Amino acid sequence: MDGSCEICKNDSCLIKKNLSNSIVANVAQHKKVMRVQKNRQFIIEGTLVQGLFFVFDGVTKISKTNFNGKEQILRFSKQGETIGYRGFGNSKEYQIDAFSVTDATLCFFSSDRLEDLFTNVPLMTYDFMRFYAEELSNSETKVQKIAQMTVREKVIDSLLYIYRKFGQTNDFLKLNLSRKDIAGYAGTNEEQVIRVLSSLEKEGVISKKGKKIGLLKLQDLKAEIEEHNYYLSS
DNA sequence: TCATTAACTGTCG
DNA sequence: CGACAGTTAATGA
Repeated sequence: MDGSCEICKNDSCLIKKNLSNSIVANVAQHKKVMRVQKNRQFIIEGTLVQGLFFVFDGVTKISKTNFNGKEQILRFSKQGETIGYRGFGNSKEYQIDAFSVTDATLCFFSSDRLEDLFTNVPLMTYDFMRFYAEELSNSETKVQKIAQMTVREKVIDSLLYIYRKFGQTNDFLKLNLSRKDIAGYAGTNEEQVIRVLSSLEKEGVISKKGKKIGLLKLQDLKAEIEEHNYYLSS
């Protein structure tokens, strides 16, 4: 409940990982912990960067609105992950919108305190650098996927992404997204997602129950986009 | 239970 | 394939 770094179990959190360093521990004392209800926006693109958010628990989505007013979801973030990092440093404004997808607890670190860490704690700074590099690579891959895959492939790719990141229990994906959010991530619209999901269900490779989706034949789903993955990674 | 939202279907450009 | 209209199912006040 209190959300302090000491009791936090997210070992992948870049702050938590470096908590043994006294400078980090001191800054962690001054973080702000906030609870947000589901579907609340907590970062608005274009507003002044005041710091970074870390997800303590819950799921959030990071998106950009393009010129048509259409929402492109860049990624979903879960516990331990950092949000708002691209606005950190050279650019003064956030480059993305961020919303909670479920009820969530967020840890907020102000920019000036983080600056202090980056200049004084090389190990943590190195962790951040690796994180940035990874994210850059992911976003480049995503741009290619959206440009080159068919709608059906993009929906399958999105389902596999949710599966990889959030897992599945009792034959249903742990994270339940609206069709609209799946569309936003896949880079298509809600109706197309519904159509692809219906076909996949008919083919017996997935199951549906309300908004819950279960992946039944993982190999078949993977096989269908494998060709494209191969191309993208070459 | 009723009203609102989300899921789904058909059609057209 | 995306946009729009219309219908049905689910949700929640």
